[in-house]
Amino acid sequence: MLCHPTCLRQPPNAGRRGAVPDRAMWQNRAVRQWCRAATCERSPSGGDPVASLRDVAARANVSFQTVSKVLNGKGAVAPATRQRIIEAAEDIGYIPNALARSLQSRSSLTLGVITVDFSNATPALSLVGIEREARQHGLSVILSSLEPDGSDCVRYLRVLMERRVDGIIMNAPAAEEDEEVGRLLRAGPPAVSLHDIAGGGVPLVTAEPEATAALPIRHLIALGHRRIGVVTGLQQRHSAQHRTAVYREVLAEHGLPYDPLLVEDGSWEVEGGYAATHRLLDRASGITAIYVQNDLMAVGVLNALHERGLSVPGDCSVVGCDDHPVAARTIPPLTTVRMPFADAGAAAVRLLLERIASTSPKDVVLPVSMVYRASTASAPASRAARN
Amino acid sequence: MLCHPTCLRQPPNAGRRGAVPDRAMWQNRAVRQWCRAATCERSPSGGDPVASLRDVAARANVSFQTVSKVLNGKGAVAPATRQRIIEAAEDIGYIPNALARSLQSRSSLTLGVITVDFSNATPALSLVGIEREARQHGLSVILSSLEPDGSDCVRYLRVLMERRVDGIIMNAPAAEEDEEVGRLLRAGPPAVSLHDIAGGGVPLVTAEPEATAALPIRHLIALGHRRIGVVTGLQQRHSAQHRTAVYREVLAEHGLPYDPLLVEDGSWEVEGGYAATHRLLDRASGITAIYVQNDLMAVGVLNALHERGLSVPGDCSVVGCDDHPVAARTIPPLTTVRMPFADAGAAAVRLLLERIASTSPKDVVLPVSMVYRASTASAPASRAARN
DNA sequence: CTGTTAGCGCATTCAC
DNA sequence: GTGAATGCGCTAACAG
Repeated sequence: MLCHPTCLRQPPNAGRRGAVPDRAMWQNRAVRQWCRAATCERSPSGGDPVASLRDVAARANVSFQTVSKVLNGKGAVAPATRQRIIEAAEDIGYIPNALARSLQSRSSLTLGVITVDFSNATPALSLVGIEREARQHGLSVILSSLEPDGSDCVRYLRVLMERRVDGIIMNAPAAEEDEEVGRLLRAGPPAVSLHDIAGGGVPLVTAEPEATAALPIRHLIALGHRRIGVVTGLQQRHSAQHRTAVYREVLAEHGLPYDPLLVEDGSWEVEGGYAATHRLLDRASGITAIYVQNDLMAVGVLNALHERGLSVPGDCSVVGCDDHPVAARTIPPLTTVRMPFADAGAAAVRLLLERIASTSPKDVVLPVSMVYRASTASAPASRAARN
Repeated sequence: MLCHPTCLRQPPNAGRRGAVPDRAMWQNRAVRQWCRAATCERSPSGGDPVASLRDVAARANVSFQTVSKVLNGKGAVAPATRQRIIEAAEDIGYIPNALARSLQSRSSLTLGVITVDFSNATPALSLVGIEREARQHGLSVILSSLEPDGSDCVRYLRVLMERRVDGIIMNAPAAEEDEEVGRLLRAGPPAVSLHDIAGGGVPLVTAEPEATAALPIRHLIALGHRRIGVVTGLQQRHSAQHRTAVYREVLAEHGLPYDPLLVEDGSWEVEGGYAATHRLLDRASGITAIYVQNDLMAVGVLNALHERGLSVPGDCSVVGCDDHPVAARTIPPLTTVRMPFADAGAAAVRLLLERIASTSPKDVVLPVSMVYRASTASAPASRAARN
């Protein structure tokens, strides 16, 4: 029931192909021949004339509607005719035109994704999850990636609407405050998002926001750390803001003071983490642990610490976030929070399918978990690390 | 002239929108209202009835053909009529149907990409480059990513053909030996590839294959290293094979022997690099440098070396490949070869556009360059590292 | 069982 | 200047 409406007549996960035996038969050969429609004399101007239903019909001496029936396994057709048609389709190298089909069926079997630049592993993982899940439901993915400033999101939304996508998945933190985007997503085709949408009204897939920050902070506090530095992601982003807020709350829960001097923006990037760490240690003393809001920045943090001759975790513990593939082999291997990026992508597709099925589904919250490795240890006896 | 045929009437980089003033005028408002076609009484069964040219026409008291003209800035239309039509389009929230347009124009302004799983940064970078360049040419990207085994590439090709993409970009090393894929790409819609295609006949975009391996090896030899270990990518891949072959050649050029014991498969992954290094050092002695065929594996290599108490570059130098974002902040920062992934993606799109313009264009070869950082140094005086 | 009639939404050609 | 006719390739409903 998670399947796209127009898929419903077919077995799940079969997409559009393979479901109908006849179709499976002819398409294997057909696919090898793109425009070998030699029997197709009508060649409108320049472009490759690709075989159409009519061409198949002509070759099989039937009307093209009958061909349509056979190739879609719909109405009843005489076995002999059916056979002729299938052979004709194979011979001619017929490949159905999804555009025309969509025009008629009012469903493009296509899903639009608007994503933050995915050079970084984490959005890429979500995208991989989306694409895989979509594919398994027989949906194609149209990809639009945003420039860092997140402007022209509205333009891409429009393109997706023009292409009549059946649904939209947003993975664009840069657009989370854009009211116009919010309006469009509420008024346009069904949508779900991996990040907040201004004005709400769009189903969300998130990873336990509280735990994501609370787990690592509690871990550090349990190890005896009292002055915990924070290297944040872009501070405009809700997720970064929220994680920092949770950091404050957990500190408060344990009766620890909040010191704004301990918080620095690392902008999600390796170099940002590196620079933020130096700034942090230059101006604040007594830091024995650093909470880094993603693993990429943590790589920079480890490097900066190393440059300063501080050992990890001896002098300073480090906790990351994401469980990026490199986290397992940094020096030392990074204690971090495992985030379910690929799962979130897949969940988003399923949620979108529910949304398309006209219900107004509930948000999905995915669990996160700690991965304990070697970058964290008890706070050093002397409470002030040398820095 | 690098622009897609159907773009030619419009200024480059304008895509389909913004080129025609009139169009720019009405689409701003129109985009805010998806199915607000309240004036549209015909509601065929269930789906959202979206406003069409006819609806706009009805509201403006003209024929829909005239609306088409105005909205595309084609034929001459009376200013008053034009104005009425534009307002009607705005009011009604008209959004053109790209499917119908493509059906008619025989060009979907769409480009299919078949890519290896892009969880890793390098294929993701190429994809980002492709998407950005495509977008700037007004083309949408349909994304299909392959499972690691690279099977069912043929299936995805077929889907792209059904969707009548204007061209295909392959970034699928896993399919480089697949004859069927080669045949399809030669017979089907215009295609270019970032990796070899079985049987050739498809324009290629590559990064100087010789230099990619020769540069780092020469660097190490110049530093006095004579026993240079190699951690390769998946050895089935042409690129891995070729880099290893070049390694041999450069060795030979310098009169150094080739020792197969010095070569280990790291399968492109962090953990692979880690494991390969341990295997290498367990069985071969005297290694003072390791050539790693990508930076991700190099992270694992550095970790393994560190585990064994070997200092980098004191005991053992390490050279990577790619200039992955983390390479600048590994411990120590990694000397590596900078690969132009994003550029390659962009170049592939431009090459594809040439290819579509019916010429049979030449392959593109992009330059690579060394990035010298701290992981390489002169070979230690005692020729055998302790391991 | 098969072919006919009717669109889907749009662009193009040609009358008026 | 404008609209009527035609067709893109396909699916759906009904007629024969």
